Amino acid sequence: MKRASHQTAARVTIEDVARAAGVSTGTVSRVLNRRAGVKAATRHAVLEAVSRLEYRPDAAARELSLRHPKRIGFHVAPSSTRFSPFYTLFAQHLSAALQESGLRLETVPSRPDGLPARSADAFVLVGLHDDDARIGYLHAQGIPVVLAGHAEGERWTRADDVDGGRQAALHLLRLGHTELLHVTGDLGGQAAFDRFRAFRGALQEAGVALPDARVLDGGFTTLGAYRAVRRALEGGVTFTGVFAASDEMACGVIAALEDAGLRVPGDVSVVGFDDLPEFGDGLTTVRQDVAKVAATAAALLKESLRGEPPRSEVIPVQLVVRGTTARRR
Amino acid sequence: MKRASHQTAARVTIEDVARAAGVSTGTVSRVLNRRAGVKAATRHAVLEAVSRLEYRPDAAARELSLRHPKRIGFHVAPSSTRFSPFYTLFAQHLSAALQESGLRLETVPSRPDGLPARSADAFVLVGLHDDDARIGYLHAQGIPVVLAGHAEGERWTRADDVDGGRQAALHLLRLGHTELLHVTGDLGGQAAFDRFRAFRGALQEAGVALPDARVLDGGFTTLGAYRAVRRALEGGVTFTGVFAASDEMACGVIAALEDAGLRVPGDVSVVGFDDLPEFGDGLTTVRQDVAKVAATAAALLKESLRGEPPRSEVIPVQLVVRGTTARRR
DNA sequence: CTGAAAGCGCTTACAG
DNA sequence: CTGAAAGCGCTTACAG
Repeated sequence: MKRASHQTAARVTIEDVARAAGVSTGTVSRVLNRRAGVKAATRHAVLEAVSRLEYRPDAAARELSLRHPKRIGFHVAPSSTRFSPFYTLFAQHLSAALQESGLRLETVPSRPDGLPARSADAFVLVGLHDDDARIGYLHAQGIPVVLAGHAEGERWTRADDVDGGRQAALHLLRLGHTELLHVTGDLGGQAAFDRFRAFRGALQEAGVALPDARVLDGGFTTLGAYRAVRRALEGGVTFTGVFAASDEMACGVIAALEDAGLRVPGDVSVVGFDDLPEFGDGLTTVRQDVAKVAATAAALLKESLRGEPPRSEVIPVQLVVRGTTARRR
Repeated sequence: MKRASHQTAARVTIEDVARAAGVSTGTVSRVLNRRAGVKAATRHAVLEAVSRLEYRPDAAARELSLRHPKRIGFHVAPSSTRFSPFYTLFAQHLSAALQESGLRLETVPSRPDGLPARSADAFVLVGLHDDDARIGYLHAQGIPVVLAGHAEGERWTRADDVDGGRQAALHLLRLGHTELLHVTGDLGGQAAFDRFRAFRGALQEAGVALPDARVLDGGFTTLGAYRAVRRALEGGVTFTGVFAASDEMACGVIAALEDAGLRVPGDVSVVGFDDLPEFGDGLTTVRQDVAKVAATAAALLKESLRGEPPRSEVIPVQLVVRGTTARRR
């Protein structure tokens, strides 16, 4: 039975936990901060009390006693569109998750050479590409790094772009589409590339070709996708199904189709990626759990600050079928 | 002479200020929080010490002693595009400014009826339109409100959209353009409407007409602007100068012009609004000082929390002439 | 009008 | 391995 947690309800403090577990507050603190040298039995007692009382440390108190707040740098590759809805959303979730632990997220701009212009106690890197120079640069300074992407031996998390691309392909194939078009983001970036590769791979397995003329660069923008599709249409390219590597691009694709007199999903089926409600609410798309990716990144960040060994985690995606895909006529 | 302020430099505390001013820390706190009942002379001594030592209160300590952090709700009208770069940037600046004072900015979603879905200790409302229902709704609950926009008798701040629209017009007129096109955002919103009205007003004063056919709704999106202009061009509308109510739309305008074989600024001059570096870096535009608007909003928010009387402030804008405008040939 | 002191909720040497 | 206590930088009754 849960008490209604009013804004004004007396909050559970570390002292409550200590009392409940029959130990001192210092010990509770040690357990919570994973310091070595606590007997397993006491640790368990503490952890049990923590979860029973639903204790959540006060960020301000923590920050104050730590002397200075840890600052987490948020850096997006200059080749990526800094204001993409996905990054914005990701940063919002991440900031909220970090705030709970007394960590501050700071957006750091790029230097002319593309590296972060300021320092921080740890970094989250987004808009990752292979051989991303930022990783080595930060490592050289001994600054912990967490990637929204992936790289061997690093700390990273990402949505399952590979499975997402595959699911989009399978869905379209199941509906009988074989003349497929793919609108990509920046293929130099991991997200776009992984989606593309998995999409094409799944088609190949099914014996369906994806000629170069049907792979269009939409640059992860609505207008980019619109122009690319419109040009393709004018150039005589034909297709009955489209996979766009983001919902914004799916929007552009649909607009281009409509402007050309084609109907969605009557004439052409369209699948997006991300599942951002503000982009076409009837869109069939691959949902990625931004909040979960952000929460995982926050956890990795905290581990990195404690010097724990690197690990990585792939967050599952899910195909959400709505109104922009239909069986081929 | 300023000391290099290392991350590790001993920070100036309220105690240092108290000592320097020859008073107790309690008194310094009273002055800083504008509590009544401090002798003018002592107040001045404290303020002098504060600025001489460049004292900046520690947000965490403040939050801790205040018992619970104040939460500021950030709400954008559902009719506005939540992920517009401008809002994102504004929220970033605002969040940073508030954090310094131990205030937390929380993005709050909309209910189906468009009102904020959660409560907070105070609200910042963006995407304002006339007779905005959110204002009365929050007032009725006694929640302080600050507007990024304007309304009689309220606390508000905004960039000088009116002067911005005028400047865009004057610039184009000075270059000899008289066949002008305006691409608007959502005219139901104040920002778009004020810019439009001022632009048209300035033209009228100069005896230059702006027929309805040359006022296009771009919906504050790149693609919206692109399609609107392209359609106008196909419909035979002619013009040599364009004012787009945002840089994103200016981008779309330029793309549409180029796709139609027109050159910028050779054939057509284009002026944007905002001055976001990521949108066309050679763009002639009206710069608004987002950081300043955000800082002002933060100040108003703090005043509202202290129950001070409402006031409002217009932040000046500035025309930045770059490569997308030229003299009419 | 202002000072001395308690308290906010944590962390971490310091003992033991 | 763990407790008692000091300290982080503020605010605010409580006295005077």
